[in-house]
Formats: sequence, structure tokens, C-alpha cells
Amino acid sequence: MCQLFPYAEPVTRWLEPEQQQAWRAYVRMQGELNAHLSRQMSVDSDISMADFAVLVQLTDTRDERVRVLELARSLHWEKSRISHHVVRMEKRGLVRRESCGSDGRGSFVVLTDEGRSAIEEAAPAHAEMVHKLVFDLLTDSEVTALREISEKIFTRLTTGECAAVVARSDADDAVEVVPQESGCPEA
Amino acid sequence: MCQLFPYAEPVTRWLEPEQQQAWRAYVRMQGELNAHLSRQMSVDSDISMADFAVLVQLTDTRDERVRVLELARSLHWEKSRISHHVVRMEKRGLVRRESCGSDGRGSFVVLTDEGRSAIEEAAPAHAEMVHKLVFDLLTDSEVTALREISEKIFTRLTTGECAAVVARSDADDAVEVVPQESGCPEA
DNA sequence: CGGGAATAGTTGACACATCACCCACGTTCC
DNA sequence: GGAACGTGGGTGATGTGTCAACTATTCCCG
Repeated sequence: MCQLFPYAEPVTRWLEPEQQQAWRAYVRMQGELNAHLSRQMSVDSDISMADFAVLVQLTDTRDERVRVLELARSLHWEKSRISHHVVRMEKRGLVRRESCGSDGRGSFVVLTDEGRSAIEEAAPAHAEMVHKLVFDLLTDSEVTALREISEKIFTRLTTGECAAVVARSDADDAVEVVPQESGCPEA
Repeated sequence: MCQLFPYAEPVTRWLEPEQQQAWRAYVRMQGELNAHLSRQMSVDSDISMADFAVLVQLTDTRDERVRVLELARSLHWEKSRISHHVVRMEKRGLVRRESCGSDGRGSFVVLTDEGRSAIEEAAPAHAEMVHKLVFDLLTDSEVTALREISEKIFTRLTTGECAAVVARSDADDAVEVVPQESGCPEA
């Protein structure tokens, strides 16, 4: 709508006041919540949220071993991020690497005993924190709303055009997206 | 419920299934949304979300100059983070530093012309992105819910015990919080 | 069989956040 | 006036995330 300018000076859609308020509130909350949860976990369990996420994936798997790229996909991380992170976790003894017989390129990430006890120590406090900071405050309908809002946005992010530009596991996988301006034939 | 263990093995409050779903959805969404917005901004405006946040604070101020710690407080950043970041932004010409006459310790961060044009270039695309990824998808009541949920959690985070442990602008400001167990006189 | 193309994963440079310290200046109070 | 303490701000080491480029293997197809 409202293509007022023949030479297409882009009409900016700024946020309405209520949208502004909601957006600012969300951004602030999300930043603080992340910071708080990260700090809490690293203070009383000596692992980071990122470590925790990796360990959760490992414990969720039978055999407690996962291929590196499968890890990347389930966490929505870039493969280089996973690679770096696994190196660091290996140095700290949380995981171990094993080469994959059937595919010479591949390698497994395997949970160590130390890794298992780390997550077992961290999980209860983390769950308690999430309760205290989130679910103890929200009504049932707010919990539902939170899920629905999150799912809508997430779906938007991972399907269609957005996904094409952004959902890439690394630079060399990036699909070359020429915008194409489909609705706008040149003057 | 279920205090089965007389010697108070801490009973973990795990998340209910609906809470689990909501929490997972939120975490995934929040991660992807952050990533997407950051990438979009750095791709088509050559500044980061952090730069953007700083520049917004500067343009919101009369005179376009702000004291460093005031910046830190309004952004809820640690002062060392602001300090490092201002150094980098200064190197790229987005801001300039000026010493403060009335207080020999202090210094101002001042918006440069280059900084102003950077944010003016970045803002419309960012606003459009927020529309496309968030507000175009949500009903009015969902927008309200998002704000309320965010405000509740944020308030929880910045008041009371949480704030004491976590809301610190830097390590040496950290209040030494001895838990004190106020409701629990020693045996 | 041979020669791309895709796949699995690594590496190095850089940007960024945090932590623990540090220093300079200002305030207060004796 | 100066000791003690608070405040404004900076520094360097370290851990982490991203990008771009790279190696090694496997797949596909003629």
C-alpha cells in the first residue's frame, strides 16, 4: 500500500506506540533473562548455557553419541560454532570425540562421565530458575500465549524467504538469493 | 508434593509438559530472532545491533552526547562492555569522545555525523524487519500479552533477590550478598 | 574408472562480552 | 590537610560466535 513516491522512496513502517512498548519490553526482558540464566548456570555449575544445550542433546540420544552436524542442526547452530565449541568442551573433559567408521569424514561427539555429572548437577537449579523467573509469574493462558507467539515467529523465521536468507548452517551452504522484487516491475 | 526423602534431598521442580513446550518454543524463537535481526542489520547497514542500541540512546538525547555510565545504565550493560564498545565505535568513526569539564573523571560519548547517518540508514530496514517478523503475525491481544509477559518477567529480574545477585554494573560494584536466611534463626 | 560436486568437519581472523583489576578524581570527615 | 571510601572510567586476558576459506572424504554420473 501507499506507493506515494514515483521514484519509490521507501515508505518506512515505524512501530505504533503499543508495538513500541511491547517490543521494547520484550527486548529488555529477553536480554536480562538470558544474562541471568547464563550467569546463574556458570556460577553454580561451572558450565555455560551453550555447554548445557550440547549436553542436553547428548543425553537425549540413545548411546549418548551424536554426529557433529546433527548436533548443529538440532541446536540451529552453525557448524563452525559447534566445531569450536566441541573443541573447548573436549579440553574441559565434558565430551570426547570418536571417529566414525562408516564415514571417514565424520566424527562422533560422545558424552563423558564428567559431562554427565555436569549436566545432572546443573539441570535442577536451571529448572528451578526457569520456574522462579517465568512460570511462577504467568497464568495458564499467558503460558499458552507465549508458546503461540513464539511458534508463530519461529515459523516465520524458518520458512520461506527469511529461511532462504538466514537459515544457513554456514557460509558455503548459503543459497544465493537474488531478491527479484517480484511485485515491482521496473518503471 | 512428594517430600519422600526425610533428609531433604532437594525436590526438583521440573517443567510441566505445557511449560516445557512453551519454554522450548520461546528459547528457539528468541535465538533465531536475535540472529536474524543481527545479521540483517550488519548485512545491509554495516553496524551491529549493539552499535544500533548505542546510537539510539545518543539520538534520543538532546545535544547527542551522553556520559559513559549513563549509557551503561540505560542499556543495562556493564561499564566495561560500554567502554570496550565505545572504543570500537570510535575507531569506526561512529562516535567521538569528549572529556567532561565539570568532572575530571568523566567523559562524554558524542554522536558524529557518520554515526547519525549510520543509524538513519539502518533504522527503517530494522523497523520493517520487526514488523515482518513479529507484528504482522500477532493479533492485538497477543501484542498486549507479549508486553505483559515481558514486563512481569523483567520486573521479577530487576527487583528483589534476583537483582541483588545479578543486576551489577561491574564486578567491583557487586554487592556482597550474604544470603542471611532471614526467616531462619540458627538452631 | 575418473572427475566434478556435494558433504563433514576444521581453522584462523576478527568482533564481542565478561571478569578481575587498575587508576584518577571527588567526597566526607576527622 | 589527608585518610578512607565511593564513583567514573579504562585495560588485558579469556571465552565465545561469525565469517570466509580450507581439507578430506564420499557421491554421482558418464
